[in-house]
Formats: sequence, structure tokens, C-alpha cells
Amino acid sequence: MARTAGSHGPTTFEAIRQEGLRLIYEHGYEAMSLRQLAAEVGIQVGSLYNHIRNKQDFLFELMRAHHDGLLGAWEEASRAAERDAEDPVARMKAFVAFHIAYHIDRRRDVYVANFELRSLEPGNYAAIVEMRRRYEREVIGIVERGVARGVFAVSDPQAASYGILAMLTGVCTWFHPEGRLGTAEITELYTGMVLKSLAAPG
Amino acid sequence: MARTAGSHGPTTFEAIRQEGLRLIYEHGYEAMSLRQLAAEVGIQVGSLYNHIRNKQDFLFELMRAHHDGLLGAWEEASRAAERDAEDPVARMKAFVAFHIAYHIDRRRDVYVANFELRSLEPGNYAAIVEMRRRYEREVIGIVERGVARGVFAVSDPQAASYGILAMLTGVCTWFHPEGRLGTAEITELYTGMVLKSLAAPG
Amino acid sequence: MARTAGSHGPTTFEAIRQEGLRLIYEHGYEAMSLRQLAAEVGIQVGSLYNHIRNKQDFLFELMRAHHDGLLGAWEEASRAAERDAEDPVARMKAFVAFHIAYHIDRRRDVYVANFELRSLEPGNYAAIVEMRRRYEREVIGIVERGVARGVFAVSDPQAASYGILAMLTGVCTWFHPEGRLGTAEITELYTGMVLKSLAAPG
Amino acid sequence: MARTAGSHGPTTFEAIRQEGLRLIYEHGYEAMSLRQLAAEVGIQVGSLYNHIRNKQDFLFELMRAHHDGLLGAWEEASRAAERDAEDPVARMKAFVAFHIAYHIDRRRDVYVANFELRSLEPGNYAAIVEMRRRYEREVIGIVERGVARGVFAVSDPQAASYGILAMLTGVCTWFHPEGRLGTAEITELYTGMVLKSLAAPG
DNA sequence: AATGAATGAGAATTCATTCAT
DNA sequence: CATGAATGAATTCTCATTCAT
Repeated sequence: MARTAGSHGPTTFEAIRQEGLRLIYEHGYEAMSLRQLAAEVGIQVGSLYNHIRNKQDFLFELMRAHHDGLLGAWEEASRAAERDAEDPVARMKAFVAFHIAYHIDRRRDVYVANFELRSLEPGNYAAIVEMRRRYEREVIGIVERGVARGVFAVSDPQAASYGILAMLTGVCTWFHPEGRLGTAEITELYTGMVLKSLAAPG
Repeated sequence: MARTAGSHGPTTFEAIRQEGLRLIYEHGYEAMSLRQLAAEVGIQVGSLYNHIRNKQDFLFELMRAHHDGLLGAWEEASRAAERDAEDPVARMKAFVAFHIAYHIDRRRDVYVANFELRSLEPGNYAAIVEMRRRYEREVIGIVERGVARGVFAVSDPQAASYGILAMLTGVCTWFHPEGRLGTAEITELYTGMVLKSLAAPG
Repeated sequence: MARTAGSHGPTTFEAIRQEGLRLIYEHGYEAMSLRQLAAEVGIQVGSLYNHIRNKQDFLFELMRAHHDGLLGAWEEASRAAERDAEDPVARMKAFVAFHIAYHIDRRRDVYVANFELRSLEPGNYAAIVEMRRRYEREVIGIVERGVARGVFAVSDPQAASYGILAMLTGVCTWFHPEGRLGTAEITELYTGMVLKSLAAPG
Repeated sequence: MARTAGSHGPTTFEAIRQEGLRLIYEHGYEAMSLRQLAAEVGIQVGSLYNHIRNKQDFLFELMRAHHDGLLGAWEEASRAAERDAEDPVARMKAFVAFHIAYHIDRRRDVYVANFELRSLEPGNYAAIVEMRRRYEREVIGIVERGVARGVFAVSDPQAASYGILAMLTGVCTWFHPEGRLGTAEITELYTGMVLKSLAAPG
């Protein structure tokens, strides 16, 4: 919603960030025009350039910030459960719970960060993909350790991890706050499915 | 001056379809310009309009055709395995194999059909979503029957199905023809994971 | 209205002429596209060129034909009343009646012929303007003779004639077949006004 | 690169208005391209949109402004001659003088406002026609009062008024500043003709 | 004659970006 | 820090016209 006039300071940037996120989420990066964004924020197009370098850089910043936050949050969550470090099942449980909770709360960021990769210029693309890879490595690591210990049984930990991530992240696509299922129910369901899907027989 | 170069006759549309699919896959619908498309096909921009009604309609046709083909192919595949109709495990196996095979062969169509939904105008959007829903209903139906018969155990067949579909469709994102894993390996891995994830204990 | 298919022969041209006239009348020459015209006639654009040389020439032909008909019809009407040749009042009466009748019956032709002059290329423009001038000369001639004989009194026969012509031709703008006034009433009213407006005192 | 040449500030719109008027007058609304207009003004095409909403709206504004000015000017002129309010002959004299003077000075506006009606979209069309009707009502009112008082004698005041207006407005079509007749002569001639054409016998 | 597919130019409009004020 | 006006390139789409079939 537009602010009446002359919004200023750090607030303005935050408004731009939020409206931008929403617009990209709803229409896509290419389809969002800076005029639209400026109008939403309640300033003139030219004024945007006091807060962003340019459109591409704005997108990159959104994505970088998201992945930064994601990696940081997981690091923290994972350190908090340090004593589980050696138990792949416990770690996977923690990961599923973390991933779903974090993603459901930031559905728009997630959508943008995952589906606007192709709108990034090569340099920016590489940087974001690298961050994403680091996050994926976390899951793959858990699966690999599980396999090594004989508690998990999958022929290809990497492909298995991709599948799990797709399943979990997909929640952002269909989750609805007023829907039948809340975060708790979804987490329980998916935790069960993920663990079963990886489980070694016996 | 009339036609001196470029594509010809009914072939032209097929060329447009293929190049269009590729360009949308690579850059996104909004980012693909008809100039680009025409150039790839080797005709003038204006000539495109002898074959498509407009850009939006072109996208819609691509997506409609994809879902049409998908539904038809599954119907056929599912009819071919008629004697499994009563066995949810067998049916799910068949579905996973079908879905992966069909999708891996049409990665670009799939990508476009799934990720350009937001580029559709409301009417077209509704039509495509409805087709997608019909396909999803197939999986949900299998899961529900499995649960009813006690061979599957999940608290919410619909959410479980969404997860499975996300996992399977996600293959399109990372599959590479020259990659480590072929269709057979992926199918085996994911069939196992899916069936285990649904399985009732015991 | 479109004819079903393959309309042919001299009929086709007549259909083009009529639909063209209507479209130009309603939307203007520039605003009428040949695609529209072809669709209205029920043929493809390309086929138009079997009947017209090009768009500009088509307009010119419409206008030339109209003025041709107009001059011919007046010549005939004026010859029919040969014995009035010497009486300016009688001649003007005849002219008003003729002009209104002829124009009301061909409102669209008139509109096009008068208001699309600026759409003509220089050469065509000159030709049409010349035809129009010949027609105007007829009125001016009547007024001049009337002034010479003392039955009319206006300071400038040419300007007076332009005024009379504007008044009479203007009928095409507001006349409606189902309107309050019919051709007879209008003719009577305007004949009276024209003769009074020119009349010498006494 | 930002502004390096061309027009500036609030002056720019006035330049657009004038060049636009001229171009529409000379070539017609449909035939005038915004490229042309921008070139005449000395700015880029895109810059036009800092001053107009779109082409159609620009035309509408021109016409609205004209009719606004016309109605306002007549109101004032008619108020100035208040003591004549009761004398239809004096009022008609005043009207003819006003109409000719105002129109001769604004030939282009008049032409555009009267002959581009068909280029207006329905809503805009209705608005302009309504303004025109208000102006016409003024003349019709004078004629009606004259008839009521027995100084004018015409069978249909409305049709008579349309005729008078066509005659007077037609001046814009043939008037030339360097021509044989000046505003004064034309006004005298047409005032005489109009009053005679309406006059009751005796 | 009619068709359908082509051309190349041009239409209105929108875009990201710049910059003097 | 915001504005308003500018740029120049790009957008989708339409146009009159041509011509092999």
C-alpha cells in the first residue's frame, strides 16, 4: 500500500523490499516494472534509484539475503541440537522441521529465490547457485551419514536429497494459512514420509 | 516485397512451437520476446501472427497441449495395466514409472507448464489449473485407496500426493542426459522411496 | 455481411465497394483496414487485390464515382427543366430539391467524398477537387445570374453559394430515416430559407 | 542517457498541444502518428507520455478544451449583450458575429472538434456530443423565441438551426487569411443571409 | 479468382535508467 | 532524498502489399 508522500530513510528501503518481493512473487521479476513498484511504495520511479542500484541488483540482493538468512538459521538450529550431530535420524527430523517452518513463514522469499534463478545475470546466478548448493550439501551430508551407518538405504544420496528437498519446498506452492493443515500437521506427515522413504529395511 | 526467405507452410508452426518452448524454458515467458522467437525460426516478427493469435494465447496453447498429452498418456498407460487396478502398490509403481519417463522426455514442456502458470491470464489460468487438478486426482486416488486397504499409511493423502508429485517432477530440474543417473536408476530409486514413504508399518 | 465462400465475379467488387463505403463512413479511411474490409466481404485480404489496385486507389475510385454520378445526375435534372434555364429562382428551387434528394439517398458516399479529401494523395486530390469545383460552379452560376437580374442580392455570390452548399450538405450529418422530418419537409424548409436568404429586398 | 535536447517543463505540453492540433487538422487523427508529433515537438516518442495519457485521451482533451472554451466564450459574449436578451434578431446578429469570429480564429480546433468525432471512443464521444448539443441549443433557443414572437418564420427551428450552424461553421473550410474576404465582410454577408432566411414575411 | 503465408515497415505503448532541480 | 521530465531502446501487434500455389 502506498505511503502518503515522501516516505524516507531506512523505512523506504524496507518498503521497497517488501513490495518488490510481493510483486515478483505475484507476477515474476520480468513482469514487474519499477513503475509498478514505485507506485506501490508511493514514490516516483526516479526515487527508487536512491535505494537500489538497478533492477537486476535488487533481485540479486533479495535472493542473496534469503539464502544468507536460510544458511544462518540452519547453522544456528543445527548447532542448537549439537548432541544429535551423530544421529542421522534425529538430524533429518530436525532438518525437516526446520525447513518446513522456515519456508512456510517465508513463502514469497522462497518462491522468488527458487524460481527466479533464470532472471539472474551469469555472475549473480553463479553466486546464488553456490549458496543453494551449500544448503543442499547439508541434506546430502545427513543422508550420506545415514547410509554409511546403515540406518538409511538409498542407492543415490544426492538424488534422494533432491527429491526430499523438492517435496519439502513444494509445500510453499500449496500451503494456505487458512487451509486444512497447519505447520505442525504438515511437519509430522512429511517427517514420517521422509524418514520412511530413506529407512533401511528391518 | 513478398516472402523471400524463411520457413514454410504447416512446418512453420511446429518450428515456432519448438523454438518457443525452448526460449520460454530458458528465459521465461515474459523474458522471451517475439522478435527473438521469430529470429530463431527464421521469419519476420509479423509472420508469427499467421500462426499464433498472440503471445498469451501461444503460451496457453503450449500448456494446454502438454496437459492434454499428459492426461491422455496416463489414461492409456493406466488402461494398459488394467489388471493392477485393484492393487494400489502396483498402481503407484506404474504411476511413478510413467511420470518420470514422460517428464524426463519432456523436461522443457514440463517446466513451462508448471512454472509459467502465473503468466496466464485468469481465464487461461483456470483452465490449466483444472487440467492439473485432474492429473493430481489420479495420484490422490491411488493413495486414498491404499490407505483404505491398509497398505498405505499417511495422515493426509492429498498432502502426501503433493509431496510425491513435487519429488517426481523435481527430477526435471536436475536431470541431465549425460549425468550419473539414467531414467532406469532414477525410477528405481524414486519408486522405492515413494512406496516406502507411504507404506503402512508391518 | 460476409458471404459464405468464394464470392466471385462482378458481384465481389460490388460487395467490396459497399462494405468499403460503409467502413470508411463509420471509421474513416485511415482507420479502416483492408483486413476488416476483406472479412466483411467474406474473402481473404490477398483476394482484395484481384478487385482493387490498392487502398488509395480504392478510395479515389469511390470518390470519383460519386462525383461523376453527382455531376451526371445534376446535368440530367437540369436539362429536364430546360425551360427554367432563364429563371434563377426556379433554377435554385430545382437545385435545392435535387441536392437534398440526391444527398439524403447517398449519405455515406457524400460523407466520404467530402471528408476524406485529406486522405487523398496530391494527384488524386487535385482531380477530386476539380470535380467538386465544377459542381460548385453550378450553384455559383445560378446565384450570379440571380444577382445580375436583380432577383437575388448578396455581396459575394461565391461565399453565399458555399454557405448554401454547407447548409444543404449538412443534412447528411443529422438526417435520420426514422426521424421527425422526411425529405419533403426538409426540402420545403430549406428551399424557403435559401430563397429568402438570397432574395433582393422588395 | 538522460535529457540532452528538446523541449522543457510545462512548456512542453503546450508545444505538444499545438503541434498535435496542426497535425490532426492536416492529416486526421488516425493518420497522425505519435512519432511524427514527437518529432515536430523535438522530443522522443516515449517522452510524450510524460504529458499525455495516450493518443485517444489526447484527442479527447483537445476537443473537450475547445468546446469548453467555446461555451464559455459564448456565455460571456451573450451576457455582455444582456439588454438584447429579449430581441431575437439582435441575439441572432450577436451569435453570428460571435460564431464566425471565434471560429475563424480557431479554424484548426474547430475542424478537429467537428470532424474527428468518429475517432472518439464511446464514452468520450458521448461527452463531446453532449457539449456540442448544449451549444446548438443556444441557437435553437434563439430561433424558437423568434418564431414565438412572430419575427422569424420557419417550420422547424431545430433543422433551421442546424442549417445555419453548418453554413457558419463551413467558413472554416474555405476561409483563407489572405483571401478576398475578411472576417468583417463575411460576417456582414452571413448575418444578412441568416436573418433573411429566418425572417417572417412582411 | 481465391488462398495462405510471407514481408518489412510502422503503429502505440512501456521500459529501465539518468539527472537537473 | 524526492521529483518530474527526459532518453533511447524495446515491447507486442497491425498494416498494406506480394506472390506461389
